[in-house]
Amino acid sequence: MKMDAINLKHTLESGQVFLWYERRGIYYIVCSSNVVKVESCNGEFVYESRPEHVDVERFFRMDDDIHAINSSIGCKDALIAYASKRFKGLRIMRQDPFQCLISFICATNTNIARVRQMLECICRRFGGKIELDGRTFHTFPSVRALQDASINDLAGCGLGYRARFIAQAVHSYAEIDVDDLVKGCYDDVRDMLLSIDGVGSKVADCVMLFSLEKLEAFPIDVWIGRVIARHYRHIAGIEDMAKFKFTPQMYRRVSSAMRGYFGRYAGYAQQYLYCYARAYM
DNA sequence: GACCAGGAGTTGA
DNA sequence: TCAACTCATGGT
Repeated sequence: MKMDAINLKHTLESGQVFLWYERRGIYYIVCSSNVVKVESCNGEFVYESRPEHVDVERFFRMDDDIHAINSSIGCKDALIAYASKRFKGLRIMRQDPFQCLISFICATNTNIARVRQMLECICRRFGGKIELDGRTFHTFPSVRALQDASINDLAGCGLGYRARFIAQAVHSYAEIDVDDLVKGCYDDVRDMLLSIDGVGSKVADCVMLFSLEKLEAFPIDVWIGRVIARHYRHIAGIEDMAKFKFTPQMYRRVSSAMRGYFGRYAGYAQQYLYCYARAYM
């Protein structure tokens, strides 16, 4: 399959997914209980997965009309026009909701390198094991496997105070019908996610964008906060951004304003801007 | 040793 | 409703 429309480096290094490994241009990605192997070979998108079949094209959201998305958001202003060209080929991925939820609870108040360490440890202790290309991969544990883990077990993975949140979130997730999360509208799903302990506005937006089909979700972390403070104050409707800290209400207002500005694909805009901020700010 | 990192919960006014 | 505080941890 042609893959001129997808850039693996931009996609995987954009902080949306944490459990991936690159070796000589080949990417191995932990996708729930499987490992997906992907590479760009002479402009072709080559992939396989173990131990089960993974719909890799679905995983990379190749069903998205990326040209329509880019023209929809790219016309809004010069910055997003630049960022969407600079990071051309960046795709939002369709992750497993459980793995995504746990990942972004781990991602609170820490950096990507450490999130990766935490998740790798969780996989080593509670996940499965897969051999591929002479290398061992530990896959992401099932809901059941993490339900059996104690807070102390989890804390042993360097989660810190997050161990308690993860333990509670695992049990909350087990009670939820994921179909409701996929099919529900943004506001309803947001409220459902916010009822999970350890999930605030930002984590809810990430989970919705990266695993629950809500491409309008616009997560605001410190990097996106900087972009807004510098380039989108007029959109966000905030005069004094000297102290850029969000109360829940403020987050809601600003995120909503950004969704209104960029439209139904605001999540893609957010991801381009995140990469821009990481590279240049 | 302070500061930062894809934040969220609790508390007191 | 909101600011201030606290929560673990590792890198810089």
